[in-house]
Amino acid sequence: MSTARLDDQLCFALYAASRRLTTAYRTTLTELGLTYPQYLALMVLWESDGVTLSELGERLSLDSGTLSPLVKRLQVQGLVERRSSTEDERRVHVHLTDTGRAMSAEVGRLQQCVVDAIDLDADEFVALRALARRVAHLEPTPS
Amino acid sequence: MSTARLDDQLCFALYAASRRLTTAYRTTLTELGLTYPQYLALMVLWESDGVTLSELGERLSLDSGTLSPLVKRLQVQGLVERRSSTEDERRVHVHLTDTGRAMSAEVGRLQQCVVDAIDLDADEFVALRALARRVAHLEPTPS
DNA sequence: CGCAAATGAGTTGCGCACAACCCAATTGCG
DNA sequence: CGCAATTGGGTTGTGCGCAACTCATTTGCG
Repeated sequence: MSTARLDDQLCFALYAASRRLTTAYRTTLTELGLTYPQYLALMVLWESDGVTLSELGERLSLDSGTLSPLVKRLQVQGLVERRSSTEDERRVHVHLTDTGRAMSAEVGRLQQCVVDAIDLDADEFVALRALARRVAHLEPTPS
Repeated sequence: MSTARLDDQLCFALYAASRRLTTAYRTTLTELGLTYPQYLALMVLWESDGVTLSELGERLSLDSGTLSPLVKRLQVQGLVERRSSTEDERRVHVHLTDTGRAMSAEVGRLQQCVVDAIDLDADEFVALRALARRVAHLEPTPS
């Protein structure tokens, strides 16, 4: 019997591709003082300013153990504020500051990083994104 | 102007898909006492026992800062041995122990995790893997 | 040969991911 | 109302990823 080979694995292809694209962003993001997950969090806020931490986590598939310190670092950078909800003291709403909102103007440069980096035509790009989304949104396997 | 939306981003789709598949493996890997990157390293060794650390890193696109401690943990688990090369004292060859070699028999269960988890037909699986590999193997952008 | 440059591996530090906790605020059932 | 269960957020600990560094070995050029 032949052992399964690394390069046959879908999981490794996705893992390597994800890291490769993150690397493509890194230079520009570092200039902005951001990490890649911080950038993703800001994208959610540019769309939906004032979401709660748990809503942010739902959007990014990240739990409080990851997001709590991440948002705190964005706060230290002066990009967001935390405001605890008045109707439910447990909830924390994350609001962009003017600085954080202004940073969305730099996004064009970031998109260009990927366009420059990848060698896919428009159809392939769309197909890859659609298939990856399918995998990303799978329900947890009912064990 | 419309800000770029998170769900339009290829990078986020790949990032989320990769984490989703890793999660699919997690339960079974945890039973085996392995992490996902440790499992990938073992796959390389099942194919190419005795590779050096840098060859292993080339295969997985990981540097010594990640691999050195990872392989040390595999060694502590008794799955691999390190032997420094006789013709070049700098090189460290990583060899499977019998225990480490035997673990490849469990792989079938792991592959089944993905098959169970994902909802892609054979054509989609192959297409996604091929496109992801294309992205993974991109040359560094010449800045 | 002698020595500077390159190479392979390791360490340190930081920021994710994620499991396993904790605690306070809220909900809802009796 | 009273209290147990739930919920939202936070902390701690482990293991990546990766940059930046160190160090010993080896290479190669004069």
